[in-house]
Amino acid sequence: MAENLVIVESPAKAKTIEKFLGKDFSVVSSFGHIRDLVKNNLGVEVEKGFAPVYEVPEDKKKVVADLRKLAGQAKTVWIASDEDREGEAIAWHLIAVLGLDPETTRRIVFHEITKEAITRAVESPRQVDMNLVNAQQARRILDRLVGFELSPVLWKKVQPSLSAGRVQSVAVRLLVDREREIINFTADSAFRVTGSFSGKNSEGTDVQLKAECPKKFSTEEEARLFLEKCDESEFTVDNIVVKPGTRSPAPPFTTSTLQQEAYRKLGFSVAQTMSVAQKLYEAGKITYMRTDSTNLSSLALNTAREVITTEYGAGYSRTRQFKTHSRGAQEAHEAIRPTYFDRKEVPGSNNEKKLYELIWRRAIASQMADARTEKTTISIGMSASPVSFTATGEVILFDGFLKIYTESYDSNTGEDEKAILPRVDRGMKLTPGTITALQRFTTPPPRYTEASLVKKLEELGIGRPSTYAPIISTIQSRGYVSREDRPGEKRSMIQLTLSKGKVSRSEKSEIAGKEKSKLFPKDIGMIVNDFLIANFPDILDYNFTAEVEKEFDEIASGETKWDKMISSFYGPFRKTVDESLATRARQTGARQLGTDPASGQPVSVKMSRFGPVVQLGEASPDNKPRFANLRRDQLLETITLDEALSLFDLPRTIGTFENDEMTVGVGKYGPYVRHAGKFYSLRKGVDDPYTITAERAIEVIKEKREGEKQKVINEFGDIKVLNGRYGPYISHDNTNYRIPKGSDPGKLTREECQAIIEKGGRPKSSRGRKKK
DNA sequence: CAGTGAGCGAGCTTCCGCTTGACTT
Repeated sequence: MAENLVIVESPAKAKTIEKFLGKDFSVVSSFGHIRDLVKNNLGVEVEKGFAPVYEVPEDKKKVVADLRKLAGQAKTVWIASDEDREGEAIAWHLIAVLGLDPETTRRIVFHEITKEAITRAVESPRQVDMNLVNAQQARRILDRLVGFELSPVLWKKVQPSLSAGRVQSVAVRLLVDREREIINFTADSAFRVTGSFSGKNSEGTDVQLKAECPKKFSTEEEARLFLEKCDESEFTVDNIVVKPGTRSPAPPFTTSTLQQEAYRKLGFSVAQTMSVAQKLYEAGKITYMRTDSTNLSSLALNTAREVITTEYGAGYSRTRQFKTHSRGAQEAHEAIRPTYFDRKEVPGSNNEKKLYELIWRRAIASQMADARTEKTTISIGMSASPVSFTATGEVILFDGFLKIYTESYDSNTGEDEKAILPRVDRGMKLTPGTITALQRFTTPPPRYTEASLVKKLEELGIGRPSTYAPIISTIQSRGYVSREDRPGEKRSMIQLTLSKGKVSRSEKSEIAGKEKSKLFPKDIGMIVNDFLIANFPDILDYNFTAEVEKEFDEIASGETKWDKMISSFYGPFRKTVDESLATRARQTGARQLGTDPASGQPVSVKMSRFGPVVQLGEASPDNKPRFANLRRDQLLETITLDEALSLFDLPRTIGTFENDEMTVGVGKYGPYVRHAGKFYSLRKGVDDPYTITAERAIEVIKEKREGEKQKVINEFGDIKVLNGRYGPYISHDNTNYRIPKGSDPGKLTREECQAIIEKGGRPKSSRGRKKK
């Protein structure tokens, strides 16, 4: 039995550290927090000075029992949880729950996982810092009070099972505010003039170049006048400016930047990035993936330098330490980097390989030299107008870090390809080729993606690396927002072309408003958001977290007592809660749209128990109103009378097939064709229930029948061997059974299936068991 | 699997941050 027991937060970390410490030390993990506020009620005794009521959650009981046993056998217990608020609290909870002696239990911290850092930490143990622990308790209690007092208000005033909290409610607000900016946006247009020019330079070479006019023309008339001026004009190279520039690499990844780049470069969702990164971490290939620090250990800096020098030469190496500047950063870990820089690739799944390579490139690039560029701007003057054209080009003189990494950006306004410009001389005459003026529309601010929302939250200091992915998932599972695509709409643009002394007019078209995998606020999210802002503006303020963080810092430094801080928050807060409960009406987002011209009945929209609906007619003892669901892409706030009325056009009958009627409608699972009592889903983005023809509907039915045939591998009466999403399985009596490894599903006999059902094939799931 | 849309009332829902699996039809 080892004399020393070291407790860390993560099992993967425990494994690494054990190697450094030798056999007198046994290193185990607490798997994060081991104790929390009770689950089923407030868990804070408000009357007793906000005393927290803690318990060990069910799924941590075994961890605690194991730790208690090990601690009892050890001579000295060392607690090496992270050096931040949460880590300090974990240490304190461990001492309390394991019944350790606070005097003799040694609290240690290390900033990097190296033998030196760990040895140094062991040489300078301290005791638990109660101020820091109290800052964590204040954070925990405040979040519980806000969440568990606000949510019930929503259950009464909006809908059951909704939730509100310091973090999630502000995340939803960001999306709702942005959506309203988009709703209120009106596109403006202006004409952008570009032209191609040719000439002969002093070396006698023919050169061609494209240039753009920095001045935009707001009307077609102005653009036309300008093109006419161009026609009368002579063009001369007025000026050539060559400017040297540098570009520097981005810092190595934090959780937030990793999520952003993995989304942009690899198309990973935030959750997917974290789960792939977790695998790499557990396999020892990368450092910890939940971090807000851009710091690299001195060991990392040294090995990166070696790798860069051998691979690319000393000129490409430049050792840098990046300062973390995100708000509220706690920096308990290093930046995310490869454990061993000399491994450019790792074995594993495709996604693991891709994410690893991205991490490797980013970390290595961060230790590489700046790129040196040369930017050239040529201005072309006109004899008939004071306006000029400019051509810009950029050449990379030394690639530096660009050799292996270029950061991506969210905006799709992306700068134009910067080409290399041909050699021209000042005063050189240019002959215009074609000059065009194209109408360009301004675009509304972009909707958030999962990754850009994380970026924004981090900027505001809201949420932590361990919670970004869960936040995104919570606001979606509550129905506040949803990740969707939009096909966009065709829009035409006017183009004027000056060619051979004549201006001609044509129309071009572009797709505007196309969206792919963006976060859209839903009606319920907007209703909840508006209600919360009206009643709890302080908590919904974008700066609320930053302000309470300041107070938590004061608690951590001993300037403020935690219960005083909580008490001064809770008093006014609780009063507002009670007032809203007493005075506020139920929120349904109801809007009157007008009257139906056909029936003269009033048309309105509102949030019903089952989602947003349009209602035709008032409810009265002798009139039952008609209802129709809004479509996914419609909002209570913006739907028009015509759009609402057309929702009553479904379901509609479109013809007959095999002597049965076909009707189309939109159901719980989207648009469908119903035929002979069976439902066939319409293809997303292909078929529209309002316009689909009988011919196409018959195709849909036949396609589905074909698919069903492939689904059935074998059938023995009530026992079926089927192909499912997770591979072949056996279905019997509404229950599914796993097929043991090594058997060929196509060759299973009835007897073999029977045997699997009876013994080995433990039921994997049954349809009736779906949770409510 | 492709409905429902009123109202009653019991009993339930809910927060944020720290960590991994279990399990998927």
